[in-house]
Amino acid sequence: MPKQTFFNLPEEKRQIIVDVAIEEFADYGFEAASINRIVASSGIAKGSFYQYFSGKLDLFRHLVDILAQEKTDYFRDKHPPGNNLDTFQFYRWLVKTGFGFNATNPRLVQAVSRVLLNEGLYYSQEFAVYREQSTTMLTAMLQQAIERGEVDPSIDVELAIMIIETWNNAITSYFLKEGLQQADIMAWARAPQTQERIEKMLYVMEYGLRKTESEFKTTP
Amino acid sequence: MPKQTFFNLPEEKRQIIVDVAIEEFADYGFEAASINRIVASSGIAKGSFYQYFSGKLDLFRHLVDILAQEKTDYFRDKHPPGNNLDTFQFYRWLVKTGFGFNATNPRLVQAVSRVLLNEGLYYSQEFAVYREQSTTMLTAMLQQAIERGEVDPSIDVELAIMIIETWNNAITSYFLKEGLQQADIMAWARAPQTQERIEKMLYVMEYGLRKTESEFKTTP
Amino acid sequence: MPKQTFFNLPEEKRQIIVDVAIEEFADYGFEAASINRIVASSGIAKGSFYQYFSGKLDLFRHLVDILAQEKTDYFRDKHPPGNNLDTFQFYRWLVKTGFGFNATNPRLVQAVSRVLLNEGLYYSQEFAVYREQSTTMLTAMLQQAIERGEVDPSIDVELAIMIIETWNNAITSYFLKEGLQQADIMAWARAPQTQERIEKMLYVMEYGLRKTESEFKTTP
Amino acid sequence: MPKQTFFNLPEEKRQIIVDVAIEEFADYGFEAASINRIVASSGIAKGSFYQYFSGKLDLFRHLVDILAQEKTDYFRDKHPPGNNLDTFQFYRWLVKTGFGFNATNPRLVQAVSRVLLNEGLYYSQEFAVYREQSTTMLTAMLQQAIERGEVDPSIDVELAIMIIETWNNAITSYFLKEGLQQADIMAWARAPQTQERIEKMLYVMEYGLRKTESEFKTTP
DNA sequence: TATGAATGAGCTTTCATTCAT
DNA sequence: CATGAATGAAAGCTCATTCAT
Repeated sequence: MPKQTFFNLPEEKRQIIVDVAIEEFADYGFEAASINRIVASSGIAKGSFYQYFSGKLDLFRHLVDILAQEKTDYFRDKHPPGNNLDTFQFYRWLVKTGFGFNATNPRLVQAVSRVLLNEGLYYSQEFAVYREQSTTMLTAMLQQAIERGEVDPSIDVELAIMIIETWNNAITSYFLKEGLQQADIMAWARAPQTQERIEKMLYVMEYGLRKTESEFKTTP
Repeated sequence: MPKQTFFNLPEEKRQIIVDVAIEEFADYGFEAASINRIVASSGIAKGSFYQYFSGKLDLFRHLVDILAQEKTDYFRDKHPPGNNLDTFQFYRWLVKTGFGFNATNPRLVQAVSRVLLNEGLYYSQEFAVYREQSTTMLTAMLQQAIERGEVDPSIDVELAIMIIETWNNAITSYFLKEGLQQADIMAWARAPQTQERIEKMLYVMEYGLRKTESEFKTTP
Repeated sequence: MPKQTFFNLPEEKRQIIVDVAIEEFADYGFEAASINRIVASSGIAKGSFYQYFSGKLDLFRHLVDILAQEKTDYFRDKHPPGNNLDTFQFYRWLVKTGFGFNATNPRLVQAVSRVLLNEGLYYSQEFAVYREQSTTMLTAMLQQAIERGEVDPSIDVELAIMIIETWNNAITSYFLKEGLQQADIMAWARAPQTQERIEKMLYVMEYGLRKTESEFKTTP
Repeated sequence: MPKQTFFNLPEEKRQIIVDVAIEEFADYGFEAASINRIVASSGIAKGSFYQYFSGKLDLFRHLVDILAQEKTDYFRDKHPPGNNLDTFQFYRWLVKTGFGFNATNPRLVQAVSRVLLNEGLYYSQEFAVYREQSTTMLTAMLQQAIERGEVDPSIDVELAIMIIETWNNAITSYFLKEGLQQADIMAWARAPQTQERIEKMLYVMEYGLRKTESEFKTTP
């Protein structure tokens, strides 16, 4: 976590540092990101950086926190279209809304995803807490689906969650890879064809998971 | 490609260098891998390294070539269980055999996967050739499945391949994450529970793809 | 241009670095000059060097700038002996005064001359600006001489300038070769015999150029 | 001097090594020339090189010897146009013939000149012998001119020789700088305009030296 | 609290030369 | 005599971090 000195900074200055850091991590990943470049681009003193953050990891953690916060804020205003959604409808809404969020701040998403998913930090002890959040939510969702009778109760929950996570990451990766070549990421994200592709990917997952017959049960 | 000098080396020495390199790339990825550490661990002079390889990328490419070669050798002895397999049965056999291969040299798989999949080199021009191989094979497989009537002809082929590739990578990732923590990785890979999980993941994909109704067709 | 950090250094430290660099370039030329040796002799850290300069070329450019500045300062106090000098008299004064300047900082002159004249950088894009200065001045001087009737108007101006530049460089080279072997270089430079030799060299050039008959005109 | 092993080599192999070395020194000068590149381009073993030559300097010396030999051979067939040439006519013939020689093997001339003239080795102890040759010849020529009454006997011989050498080097440099940009060096060297420029330069020197009045005499 | 100079280990790569075979 | 692998010093340059002011 950044030191108190960082939060005492004027909003504007703080924003510059964060923006520059986002660009750096998005462009270079964690290992290759350079504090030297960041302080140079931010226009802050080298020493100041170490008065704000304990190091590179601390700065990156801050970006993760920002992403989590922004995502929470974004979702606070959104509501599922109706009360009678089954779990898969709800999940579909969840992913598509998340996709919409990605389009609002693609560079931040890219920076964090690149490091967490691609450099393996996602599974490190360091960020286990973020993963747990996601796992907890998904587990709850799946439990509810089982209670509602939408999913066979004998399902291998742990595996199902892994599958869902895989899909989430795949969709995010898809978004980042394709989207970055677009001049207008936002327009691309909202385009009907993009939406359609996302839907198709979700359907494949849904029908796979719905098929909850003998093969997809826990070993007796 | 390594220089001739490298291939002139005694088998044993060559093996040491390759083994050390595998560990290095597996532990650090491409960017953070250090030639200094590699030569120190290999017990060769720094200058010697550059008589064997033109640089870090050259060394890594060699690992990729080794992996490709070993995979080819491994598959040469394996045969699908029967002649009448449908596409999904064949694909399931393919993935499971590949999974078996991964267990024979997990660190090599990890080294290459980490760099190609996670550092994005997989999509770079440099390794486009490897990706094309895979894509070509999958496309042919899918075309055949369509001709056989196993898959709806109106399917969005490009998307389907992306989904299959996602699954391949997901299964490889699963293997690396879980498998590497096992003391006896071969035993773990052959264990019924492990096999069952792989099968389940494949069934999810299969039933997802089989569902080739209106939602999963190309836009008219 | 050196970075601001360099100019923020205490005068004394800056002087040490410059002096060491002069010795290095004078002794080894540009290519063979070693940053390692420079930082070792200067007593600064390697990293510090790159906080002062962007690289070897940047450091060398700084020496060129210093030379230009010192030369300007030196000439500011000197004045041609009289108002009615003809062009050749003026040029003679110019060269002799320049010669006097060389004696004030012979190693700096040597360092810069060696690199610019001998390693061909003088004709590189990098230092084209310095050469243009000189060329412009000489051209103006020659035009004036033609207007005054001191030089045949049909002269091949471009060639004449090349000849004058050759003489300038030759005299500088002479100075460096002979002068640097003298214990008291200033005394040597001021000695009547030295002055006389310079004068003779200039006369040879002058009478050669004055002879502006048929052979030395532009081709009709 | 190269070792005997070198001269035992088949003519063809020897020629390849020499040709490659010429290109290397012409392109990079002495310091930056790379034995590594030379042996690679020559197709000889690294160790073999050190059985032929004691080192880089030895190889370069061999090029100088070849140049001297080829120049001698070239001049053996040429004869001054008439017996009654005065010294300046003879010198003009000398320079123009030398210029003609340069055009026959420009890369060799460039390689040697670059190192000797530009990297200062010309004035080093190492190559003093070559310089003495030239000096001896010029001194004899000048003595003869004095005896013939073409040059004032009170002339400062040492200075005159320096001037002549300066011109020689200047003309060679001119040849190398301009000529290298020409697609066809030989054609350029033989072009009337080139010849004319050379003549003009020589006239400037000649008329300068002829002017043997009071100013150009040794100090009394 | 802000600053930015200082640091030395580290990076990848090239070098001329040696020497065992 | 030929070979080419081995070598370690040296090259230019970047790094994250410290610390005195």
